[in-house]
Amino acid sequence: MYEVYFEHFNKKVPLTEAEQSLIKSRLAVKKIRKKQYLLQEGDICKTIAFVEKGLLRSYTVDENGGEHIMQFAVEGWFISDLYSFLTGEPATYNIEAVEDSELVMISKSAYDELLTKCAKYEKFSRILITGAYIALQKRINSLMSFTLEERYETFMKQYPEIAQRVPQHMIASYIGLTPETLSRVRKRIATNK
Amino acid sequence: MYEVYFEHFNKKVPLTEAEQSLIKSRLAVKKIRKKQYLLQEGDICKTIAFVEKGLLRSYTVDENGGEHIMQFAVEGWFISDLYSFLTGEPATYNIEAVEDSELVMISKSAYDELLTKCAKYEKFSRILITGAYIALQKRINSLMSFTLEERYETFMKQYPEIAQRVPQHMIASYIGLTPETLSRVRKRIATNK
DNA sequence: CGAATCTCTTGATCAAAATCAATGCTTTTT
DNA sequence: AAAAAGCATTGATTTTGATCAAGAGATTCG
Repeated sequence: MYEVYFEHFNKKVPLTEAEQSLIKSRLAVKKIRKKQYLLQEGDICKTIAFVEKGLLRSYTVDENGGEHIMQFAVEGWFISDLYSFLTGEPATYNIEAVEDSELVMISKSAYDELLTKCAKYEKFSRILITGAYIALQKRINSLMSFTLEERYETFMKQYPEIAQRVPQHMIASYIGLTPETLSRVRKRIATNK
Repeated sequence: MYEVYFEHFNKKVPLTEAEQSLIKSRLAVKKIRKKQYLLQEGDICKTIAFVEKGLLRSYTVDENGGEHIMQFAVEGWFISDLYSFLTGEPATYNIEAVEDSELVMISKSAYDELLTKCAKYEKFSRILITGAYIALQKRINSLMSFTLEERYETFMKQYPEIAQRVPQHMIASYIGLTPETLSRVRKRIATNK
């Protein structure tokens, strides 16, 4: 049930048995079915979810009803509305299961407790968030500097496994364009090869 | 010399005198004049810089020579090419002083040492990077979902002090549009009020 | 001080991407 | 198995923002 989680954890920060049980005792497991919501805009985000199995997305909805995907999370990734989680303010993101998924959940109180009680938990958290930060910088650069073709190809190269598991219009949303435009971009790429 | 740095540090994570001297002994001060580079694309990023005084920007240059600003850093912020810093790969960003600046610098070896020797340094690092991560998510959302007007107004509201210290074309670059377009956006905003 | 460089604005034109609309295919659901 | 919903593509049109070009202040630098 916690295999993927601790496998990742130990890869970044090796744990003793005792540390592992302490952490495990503060976690909870949750199963969620496709199209169900883990979080909806306006609610307070009470947990950080780590994906054991499955695939989720977080997204915002703009004033015209358009969806904009902020993040995909597959096995080994975490997903949350961190701002809401840390501040207790209402969430700006929706989080929805794209596939039936199994999650390892941590509440705010458990999170705070583990951060103070367990130095390795803090280290793991820092490492994860640092990697996520670097990935977001790359994404901003892609949004600002790349052509549509480059944005699409960078995504496909960087996340081939996600590309195979989500519909194309979600890829379009993630890289910031409409489904129609992505379809034409793909056609352009296909013909110029 | 380290006033701003430790003021921020203590605000997030209170330090004892001993901890403070340990950390201070691993830091270095650097002054840099306007228009000078702290880092150039292709070089290895050897340090994380914390801004004591002044203002810097990091940016990429695209294939047409266009500049895209990834980050501004003013007093109390850090700036670096974290990917290059952590991996030793060549930097993708340029970092340039927009004003004469005073920096508190930490090298990779000192960073690694402090992370292992000083739990509070790790905590401070985690808190800083978490805040930076949340800010980047907001920026991506702004790039994907907002109109140009909203992007500009969000920037002005969020960073009024930066807005007063950098030329407009840098704001344009940061929010992902051309100087000409920003000029017209400002005009639209002015006339509709 | 005077020349050069920056900075911002405005106008005209062009190119790119969004939007609107329709169709054929799959996949789900009942 | 039929109906419904979801998905990708294509075409026509419109809108948006980039580009090209010029000029008028500021500011900086020698």
